Amino acid sequence: MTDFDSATPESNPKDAEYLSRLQDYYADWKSIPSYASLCEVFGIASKSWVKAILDRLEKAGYLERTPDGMWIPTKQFFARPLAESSVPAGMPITVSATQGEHFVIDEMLIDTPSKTTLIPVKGDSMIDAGIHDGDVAVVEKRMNANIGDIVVAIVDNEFTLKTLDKERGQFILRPANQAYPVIRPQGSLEIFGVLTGLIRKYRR
Amino acid sequence: MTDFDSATPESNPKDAEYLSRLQDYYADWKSIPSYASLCEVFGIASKSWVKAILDRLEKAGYLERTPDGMWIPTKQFFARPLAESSVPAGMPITVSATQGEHFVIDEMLIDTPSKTTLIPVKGDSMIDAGIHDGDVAVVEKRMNANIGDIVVAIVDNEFTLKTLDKERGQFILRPANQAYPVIRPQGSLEIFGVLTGLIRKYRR
DNA sequence: CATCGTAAAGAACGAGCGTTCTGTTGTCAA
DNA sequence: TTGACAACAGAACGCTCGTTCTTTACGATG
Repeated sequence: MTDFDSATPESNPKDAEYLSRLQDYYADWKSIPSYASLCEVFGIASKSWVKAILDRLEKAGYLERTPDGMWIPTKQFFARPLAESSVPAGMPITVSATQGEHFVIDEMLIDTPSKTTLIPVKGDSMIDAGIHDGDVAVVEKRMNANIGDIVVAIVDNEFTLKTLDKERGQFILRPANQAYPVIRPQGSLEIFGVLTGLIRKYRR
Repeated sequence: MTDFDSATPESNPKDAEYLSRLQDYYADWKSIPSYASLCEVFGIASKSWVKAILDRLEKAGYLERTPDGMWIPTKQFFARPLAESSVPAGMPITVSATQGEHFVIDEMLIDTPSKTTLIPVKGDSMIDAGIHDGDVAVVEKRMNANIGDIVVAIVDNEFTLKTLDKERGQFILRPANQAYPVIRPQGSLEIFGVLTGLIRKYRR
């Protein structure tokens, strides 16, 4: 009667659990399976109740349906909680650390997908800038850069990640490691792109 | 009879066209629809032929099937080679760009979304490990860790990002900065999670 | 002109799917 | 004790899906 659906999205702990199960499943399989399969995923025996759950997640903005009726995730589905208090902070922390704003990592790091590439970092010539061997550089392809930018330049037919600087009117490429020499290219300097982000994955 | 399927994946221009149509569709809808819908996507009238195409794309490594028989994309489905012209000789970099907008990076850094939190890093106590002030730590919440892991621990009601180590049978938290002291917690050590990734965004 | 292979169309079918409806259980308030 | 409601379980049904099989169109080959 009172046509308010009181089903709360994340205030409801059960639905939060179902959502996280679905998120983990999707991370594995990149698809949302049938209601029958979701029964196993959720630990539930009733298809109709699974549908009720997904309907609520849709209302809460975590799922959508295609014109064909297929369930698909939304941006909110992929968003990760951002802990409120930074690692070490001066404030005492309440356990509700996961109660903050959400965001999607890709959107944070990539403004223009068509111009952005990921390049694995090789070597430790930029280690003093906190860029390690094995890190992945997020690079926005363009030909101009500003002094102080970390750029991907092409020197002697090789990619090089260095800080762009100027010395006596000449552009130079400065490594962040005293063991490496400053590169002073004769003639023109070909810039491939500018470093806009960095990704590191720790082995587990 | 000769049971070799000669169907070539990308050497076949038709299949390449079908693949890119499917990639575009997936970028829009994040799902692979039914054969009937794919008929429209491909501009084809026959379901059986659509199945034949997907079977070939599977054999070529672009698609997989779940145990339930659902089609799902593979990593190769998302991969994109860098333009030949800009690849310098002698350096066989396999650069892959972000073709779809979502979860290329997300997927790389996050295995279990439900247990993963993002925490902004404050301070420079881990700077020798290449973790800077303002970086965002990707943390997988769990209570146990191994020696050598970089962990988020709770010390005196504060989050702390340190390397977990052991000294004379006692767990200690080691900073990566000589200006900071080693933390030797008396009694138990509460671990919030383990660092599994790091994100840095450069101002533009 | 016959044959063959490729690329597709189309029909036929049973299994499984999503949907709806009704039934069951547990909890809590009155 | 009763009633109400939330949280499921289970059945029933029509329709769509994936699969398989047969047929067609057509260019190349010989």
